[in-house]
Amino acid sequence: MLGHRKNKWTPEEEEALVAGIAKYGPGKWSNIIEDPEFAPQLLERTNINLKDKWRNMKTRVGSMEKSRTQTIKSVSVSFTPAKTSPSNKSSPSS
Amino acid sequence: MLGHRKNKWTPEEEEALVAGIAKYGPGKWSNIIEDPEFAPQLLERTNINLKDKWRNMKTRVGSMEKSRTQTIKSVSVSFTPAKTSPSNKSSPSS
DNA sequence: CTCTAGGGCTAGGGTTAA
DNA sequence: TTTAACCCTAGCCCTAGA
Repeated sequence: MLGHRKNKWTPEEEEALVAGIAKYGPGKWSNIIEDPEFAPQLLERTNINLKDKWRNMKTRVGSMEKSRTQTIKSVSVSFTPAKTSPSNKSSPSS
Repeated sequence: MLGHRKNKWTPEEEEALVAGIAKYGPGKWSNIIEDPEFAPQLLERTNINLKDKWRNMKTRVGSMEKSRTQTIKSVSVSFTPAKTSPSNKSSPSS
């Protein structure tokens, strides 16, 4: 029955999310949760959860910065799309 | 900017799509967008877009109809493959 | 190669719970 | 009431198969 309340985000999860965004860029939620570097911290999260959390984090930073119990205050994601990325999915023309 | 991510369908586009399906039958997406009768209204759409939109419209009607701006409520496409007499069976049983 | 069918994904609005 | 967390769905992309 009520095995479904709310699952609050922990600082570890938030950090994993931010680190994932820094690596893949924002919007690559499935990429992040499947990365073995972040997956362990985000086992209980879906790509939708990541998207929603990021939306909340951005809203918070853009409004106020109480920096009281703030774990992460700077959410600036540099995200440098390295050209050395091995992810090449070009299909050879027939 | 990678362009606008979402391009909402207008009532004119939806009508053109439905009319196209009524004429060629569902699944003939390329046929529809190339028809001079519907092309003007579907200039910004691809055959894939038509397919996806039709999928959404079908799902919607089969579940609920609480749309505010309900432009098209009946998406039943009779589609009579006969090249002659357009047998329009508007009779809802009995 | 072209086209369609279907799965997968994200963005944004809406809803719920605290 | 406010709001973090969660849900729903329109629209797009990717790929396999015909």
